[in-house]
Amino acid sequence: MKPKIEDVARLAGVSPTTVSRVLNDRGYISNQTRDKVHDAMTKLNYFPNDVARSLFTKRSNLIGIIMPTTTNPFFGELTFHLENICASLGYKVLLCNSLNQKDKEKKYLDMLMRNQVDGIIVGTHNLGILNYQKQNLAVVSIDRYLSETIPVVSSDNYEGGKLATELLIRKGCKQIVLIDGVKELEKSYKRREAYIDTLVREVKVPIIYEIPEVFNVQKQQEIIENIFSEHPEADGIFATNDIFAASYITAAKRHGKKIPEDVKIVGYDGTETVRTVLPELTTIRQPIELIAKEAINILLREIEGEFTDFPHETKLPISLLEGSTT
Amino acid sequence: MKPKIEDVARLAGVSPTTVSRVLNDRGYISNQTRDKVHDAMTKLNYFPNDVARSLFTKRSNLIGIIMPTTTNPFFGELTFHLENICASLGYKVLLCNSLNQKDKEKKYLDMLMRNQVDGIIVGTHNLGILNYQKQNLAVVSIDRYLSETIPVVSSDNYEGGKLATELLIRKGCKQIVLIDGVKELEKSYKRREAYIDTLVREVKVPIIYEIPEVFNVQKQQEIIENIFSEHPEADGIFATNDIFAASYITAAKRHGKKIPEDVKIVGYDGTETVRTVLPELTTIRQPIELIAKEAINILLREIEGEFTDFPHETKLPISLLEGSTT
DNA sequence: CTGAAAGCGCTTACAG
DNA sequence: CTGAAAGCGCTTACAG
Repeated sequence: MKPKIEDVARLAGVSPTTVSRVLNDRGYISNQTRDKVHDAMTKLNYFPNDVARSLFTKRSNLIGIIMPTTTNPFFGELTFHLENICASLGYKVLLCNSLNQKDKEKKYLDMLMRNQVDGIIVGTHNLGILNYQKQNLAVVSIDRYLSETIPVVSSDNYEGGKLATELLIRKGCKQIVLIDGVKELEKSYKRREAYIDTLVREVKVPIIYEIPEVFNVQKQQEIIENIFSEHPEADGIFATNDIFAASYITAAKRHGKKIPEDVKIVGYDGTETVRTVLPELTTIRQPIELIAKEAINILLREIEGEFTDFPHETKLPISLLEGSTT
Repeated sequence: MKPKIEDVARLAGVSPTTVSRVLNDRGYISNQTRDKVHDAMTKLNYFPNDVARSLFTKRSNLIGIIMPTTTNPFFGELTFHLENICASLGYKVLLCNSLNQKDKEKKYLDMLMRNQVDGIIVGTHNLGILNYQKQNLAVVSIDRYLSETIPVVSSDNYEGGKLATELLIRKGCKQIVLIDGVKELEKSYKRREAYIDTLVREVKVPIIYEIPEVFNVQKQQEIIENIFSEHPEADGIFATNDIFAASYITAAKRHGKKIPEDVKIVGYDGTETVRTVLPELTTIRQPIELIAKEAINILLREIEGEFTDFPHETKLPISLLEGSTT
């Protein structure tokens, strides 16, 4: 059996109270007692039971992270940073990959609540979460508008979309196509909005392809394929994530299009993986680590009960990485 | 305040015992009572506190997953599958990104023990874990030999290394270089062993470059750069992961080498991300989802106390994906 | 500086 | 079919 505080107390010849105090470095304890207790703990190979502790303190130090899937390099990298920062602050991470499926999100949310998480960071367009707002649960959203009261942290999507579109125009593209996710997701919307605004200002016509099931590779390829038959004249592509951009590049090569001579391409995200695997891709780089830091920063302030002065939107600066696809 | 069982009991006019029985569907309860309890639960928006439950049952239904980093597409994808399977079986995942750093691994391990995880899946060369074996904690390792008693699940690394090397030989490469991690990691070793065996059989000389800090991109690039000055004659590259392969490709292009004419390249892993972003890369594909399934399968058997008949090594079949880099 | 007692929110024998 | 009591392993007022 695992040793418990009582076992340590007995071996050290003190009360459980005293052991607990040593453990938490709380109140006055004589050095002699402290040493006795420490000795007993090492002898028994004791480590405290955080479940019991949480039950009493009502603080789990657990953060729930709900992402579509860590398979996607953006979310994989974001999850890494979130977890890493949490760990450095003494928080533990319960990971949830919802694949953006509503039923899964609901189940995960229930699970997180039952496990008494102190807060949740959401990277999905999870609306079920609104039902839990009344429990005044601390929540921060990455890149998605969920409600008036849930803070959103994101890259400056409008600026990113503007930069990407302007670059393509500057490079002489006449017909610029947007490859985007579906419109309901707020993040896509701002990038798209900037694309449309910028094109319209130049008296150009927006052409938008929507990829509904972001994590269905085949579907994605089918839709991209349509661009070549429906808009063979397209000479500029702004993809709202690098995976879309890469898929387009593959298809373009198959169609004998030269990059960047025949068609120029800009992606979005600029993850470490894509920068290593496809360094030639011009892309808008998100400050992923910074996004993670800000999100946790705000979440912790919510947890500490400062439901006051944090901003509803936090837009972090993006940067343009120019490769050879433009 | 969050409602508790007692609140539900009071509202339903029954005892806490009865509510607990309804909750767990345990023992006999009249339908009428069950309905009353359910009504009260919805009225109060009650959900059970798993922390309290765990304390009593001594089952947390928590699985700890220790990976180097989900930033890496292989581990990001593996983590996704592991978590997904866990969720479908009612287990929750505590995520740890250790970056292969010993001090972090030790801290994570402590944390997992304190949180009473039912089992741990390790994707790092975490040796500190051996100290916990006495606690007879359920552990499964992915790809790394940790001890005689810890089951290892991996792709068939030797076969993969053999396939890769043989392909390069068959394609006419005279001087084949291996880009590998450091030798201590068992996984690398088998792939390397196969590379060496296969070359020696053909009376060729192995040339091995070791990349010590796998997650330090710059260091990685420096070492790869050396290949061009030290072995300009190299016309075949077997990289033990796709990221190394991609880094080499980038460098080769910079050096004006044509692929596959001047140099042929085979990677390892074949993650979804790399297959999408760099589909031209020839690689050995690991059955990542299968690895996840097997690992959890074995872990659950350990947890259920069947410390009997599971194999120490489980090697899952790899497959060769031929792109245009060979 | 140290200890006895109560309680965190559950579940499970044990009675009835 | 239902309830009172004890206990999971901890922590924290409250005494002393």
